[in-house]
Amino acid sequence: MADDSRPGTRERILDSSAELFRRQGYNGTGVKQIVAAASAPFGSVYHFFPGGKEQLGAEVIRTSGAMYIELFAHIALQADDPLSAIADFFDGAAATLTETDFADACPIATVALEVASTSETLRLATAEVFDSWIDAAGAYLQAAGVAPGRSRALAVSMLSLLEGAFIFCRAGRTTEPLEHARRSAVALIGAELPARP
Amino acid sequence: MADDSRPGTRERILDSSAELFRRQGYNGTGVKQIVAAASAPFGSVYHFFPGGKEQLGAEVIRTSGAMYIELFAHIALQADDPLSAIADFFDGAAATLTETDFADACPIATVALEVASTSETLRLATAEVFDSWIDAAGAYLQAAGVAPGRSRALAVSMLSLLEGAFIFCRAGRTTEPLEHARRSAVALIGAELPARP
DNA sequence: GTCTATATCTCGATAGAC
DNA sequence: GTCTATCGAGATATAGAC
Repeated sequence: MADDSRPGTRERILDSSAELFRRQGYNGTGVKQIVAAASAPFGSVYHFFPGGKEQLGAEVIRTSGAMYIELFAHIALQADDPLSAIADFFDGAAATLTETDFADACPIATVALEVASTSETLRLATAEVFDSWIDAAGAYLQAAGVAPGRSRALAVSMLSLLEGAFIFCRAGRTTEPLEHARRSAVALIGAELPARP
Repeated sequence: MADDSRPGTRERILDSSAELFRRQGYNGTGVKQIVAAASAPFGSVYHFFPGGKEQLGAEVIRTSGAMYIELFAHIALQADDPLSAIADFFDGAAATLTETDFADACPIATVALEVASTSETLRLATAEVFDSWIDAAGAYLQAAGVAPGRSRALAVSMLSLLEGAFIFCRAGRTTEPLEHARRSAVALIGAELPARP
């Protein structure tokens, strides 16, 4: 009888790849390192991903992107109001950074910058994910009361603050930039929210 | 008689490396590619940089970082006021992005994310550069009238907006995020500047 | 100092036994 | 589907002729 509690080989490869790409980037991670981390045979990568490393990368980008939206949704559900939800998300990101010794920030930013000018397939995958984030954040802000014509611009600015702060945090091994970014994001969005009762 | 107008081998290696690291990252750029772009013999890299690729990387990070500060200083000198200087810098970054087919954004961000958890030597170089940027931007904002206790936080937020927008611009091949980030940066800083006559 | 040839290693990918 | 052996190409780095 099979051990259904243990993820299948394909899923383990996906999970290990996501973690390694997030921390070391795409070019800095070898297929051999991936299969070692996943405790999978080398050939399985090419069995499950006939397109090789690039196909694996594209799939990791998309699944990681979807998971990150769900993480925000999860935090937003528990918050009292939209501004607190945003602050909580920034705080959660800072906590993750500290817990992982500043390894885990954005799941796809490193890869996005690496492939932007070198792999059209992977660039498109990152573009789609970022678009989905901006759409989701924009819809969330609009539901919170931001004017429809301003929601997308604010979503982009909020996510830019997050992504930019991630770079400084990882380089300097400090969560201070994320705290400044959080405060600015809240100020920026708070200024375009209808006054609360 | 030597041709003094042509940069020396060492400088050509540094310049080519800076351009390639900026566009493809550190791991995505090979030493062979660098010497080919610099029209330099392979051995020269190890002659001028005995520490190999890592020493070359560290030097590129520091010189690129210093040049980027000078670029901002140059733009700031020509602007009428601080808020225009900031807007001009964002606009210039967008123009560079368009001119280079979305290849040239931040000179060190890709490398910074790649090496943050894999090379302490290079991570420290990126941290020093980012610190110098934050210090310079903070001093500039303070001179413009921002309260001393707020200048660093605003500098970090402004640079985060820039860096984050760069990621989205390169991934999506559009300068739209940079325009939203510019507007947000101006709003954020304008709100903490003393009213103008 | 310049340049080439090469050593050594690791990469992504494939073939084929089981 | 699992796993190993191996391929050819590319990587970084070094040795040594000029």
